[in-house]
Amino acid sequence: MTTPSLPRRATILEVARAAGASKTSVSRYFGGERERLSRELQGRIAEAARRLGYHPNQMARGLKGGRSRLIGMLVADIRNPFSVAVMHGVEQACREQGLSLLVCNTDNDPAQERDHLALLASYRVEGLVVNAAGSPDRELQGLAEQGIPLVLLDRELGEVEAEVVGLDNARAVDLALDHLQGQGYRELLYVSEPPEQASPRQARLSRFRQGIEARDLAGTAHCQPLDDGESLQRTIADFLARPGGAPGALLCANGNATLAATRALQALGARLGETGLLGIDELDWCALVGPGITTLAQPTEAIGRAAVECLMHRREAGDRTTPARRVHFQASLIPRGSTRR
Amino acid sequence: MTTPSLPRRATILEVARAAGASKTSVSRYFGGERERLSRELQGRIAEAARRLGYHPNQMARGLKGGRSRLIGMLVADIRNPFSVAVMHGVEQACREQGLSLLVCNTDNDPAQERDHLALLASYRVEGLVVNAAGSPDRELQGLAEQGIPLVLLDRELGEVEAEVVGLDNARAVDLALDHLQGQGYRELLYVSEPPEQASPRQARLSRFRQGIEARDLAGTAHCQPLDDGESLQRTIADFLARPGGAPGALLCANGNATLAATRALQALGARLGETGLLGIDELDWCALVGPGITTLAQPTEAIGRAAVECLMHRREAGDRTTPARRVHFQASLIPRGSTRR
DNA sequence: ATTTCGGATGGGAACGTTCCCATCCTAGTG
DNA sequence: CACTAGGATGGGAACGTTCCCATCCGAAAT
Repeated sequence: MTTPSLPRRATILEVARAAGASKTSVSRYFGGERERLSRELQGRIAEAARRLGYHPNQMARGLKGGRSRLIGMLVADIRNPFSVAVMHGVEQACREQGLSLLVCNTDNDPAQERDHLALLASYRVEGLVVNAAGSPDRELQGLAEQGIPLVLLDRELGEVEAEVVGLDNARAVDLALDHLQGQGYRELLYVSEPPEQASPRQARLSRFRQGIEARDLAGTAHCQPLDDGESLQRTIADFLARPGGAPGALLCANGNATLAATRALQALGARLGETGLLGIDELDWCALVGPGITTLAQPTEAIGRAAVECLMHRREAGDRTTPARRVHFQASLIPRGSTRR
Repeated sequence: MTTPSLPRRATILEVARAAGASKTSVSRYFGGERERLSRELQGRIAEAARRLGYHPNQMARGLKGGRSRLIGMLVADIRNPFSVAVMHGVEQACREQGLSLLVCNTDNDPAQERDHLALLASYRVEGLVVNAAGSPDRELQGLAEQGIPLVLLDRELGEVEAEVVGLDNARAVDLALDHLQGQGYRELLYVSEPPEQASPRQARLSRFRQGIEARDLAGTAHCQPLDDGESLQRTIADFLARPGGAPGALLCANGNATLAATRALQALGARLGETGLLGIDELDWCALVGPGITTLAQPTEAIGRAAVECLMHRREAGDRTTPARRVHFQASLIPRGSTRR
């Protein structure tokens, strides 16, 4: 029996001994200062480390140097494909920088947001990408003051010193309205989840209101939770049965809304195109339903990468000198049958 | 100016001093041993901690006690809704246990799998949920030997001492075949990505082959990368044009395959139902396409939770005494129009 | 009154790193 | 040849915890 009962992980000291070197040298070897070591010593250390199966303990590392090599990300809803897509961008950018990503999903629950924020802080993350539903302003404020670089996804936060990365919501809604108008739709129904707080939902909604005004279109907004299709379906039924009969279209504020609206339209037996449908956020299946659903695609990967970029930028550029930046991306329209009459 | 230039985070010692207590007591307070402290002392510590904005440093914690409170998860493809759903289950279970989740996406790249595995190990995760595309057997072996509890999602691994949680693939395929046969389809086309390695794809494919044999059905399998629909579309075109004209159906091995197959069918102008379509994995949009796509739903949340349960179980039950368990879940059929003739 | 016990508290040694300072050596310089 | 510069290496003190041992005290038992 050669297997020890509990093969503790090798430490830097053991490697040092095995290699006939000092722990300092081993530390240098693994800490990216190899070139300071003689070829020969490098060889001995590599050999010993390999033999002992040594991997540096990040916990200890993080403790001493304050470098956790960790980026935290707060995701409001991990099952939202948009969030995941952005997360994918964040993750890739992190990897390129040699960082790891600690992801916390909050299921849109403010209490969890608070908890997870505290948690991420306790791991001494070197940066934080926040996509929150609620308004953990106080907590974020605190973290920002502790010098943790912060990036807010898609969401401005009055007081907090943080970068903001997201879609240019106003232009996106304009794009949508122009397209719908161009296709001859005259009455619009805007479908959104409740736009509480400073979320992009608010920006989109208010631009919608401005937009129909400016374009001389008719429009109403349905802003209710989408949990049960009930309420939405009723609203849409009313919309379909409205008097006058000018061509009408639905504009959905995000992927969830598009999904719910599509379900409702189908349940009501409406024909896509005849009744227009345009969704913000491109999804796998939009091309497959009926004649295809027209969408406004966000550059999700780019948004994610930009977030990490901001983080790094801020960390290097001496924390608090530069004012917070705002990076806005443009959506692109993917026209399909659902807005062709 | 009251703001210090760099407000370092408070340490346990500072809290102790401020509260007129010892660091041991503060440690106890935050380490879940509050009841050992007198009411009065608890109050003082709480007050001091609040005032100083103290949060325990998990890095230091993890270092001393070996308790990182971290669970690692390796995800083969984070943009796959199935993986995300499982992840959501894992995440919830973790939270209930007071654990955090360190997620690594590998984009199906074996090299990244290796890297990320090493990374997770270096954070001294207390457990590992692995959903890998490749075969990082050696690495996993190593981790298992170091006593890190391991759960493999959906994937058996010969030598490694690890729990396995996943779908009962054989029964799932049986269920699918029974349904298709019952609906009168006689010739089947199985659509899958290449079933390399020990993935569930293999189990499903081989059961498919056994199954058509046993049921006296005709069937072929298309196992190619789905990147470009090209090849799949050709295969499907041939399938639709096959001589004899017995009713035929497609069986898709997973969500990606279902998506690709649906695209191809639509491009070819096939009518769903007339040509059957059944997909493993339930997706948001399956009810919306054409007459609805019949699917086999996996209990994703349950799978995720079970994974964490196994982890905890193993950690408590003195690591290596009990043999690895295998937990298999049953899929449930959701019949829709795509398998109604 | 003495002993014993147990609950509340505190001191200090780890944990595995990094990093500031040596120290040692070799080669270049005057 | 004495002196120095600088590259290679190593020793040891942090980093912020946890946890093993005290220590201290009042109450119960003798």
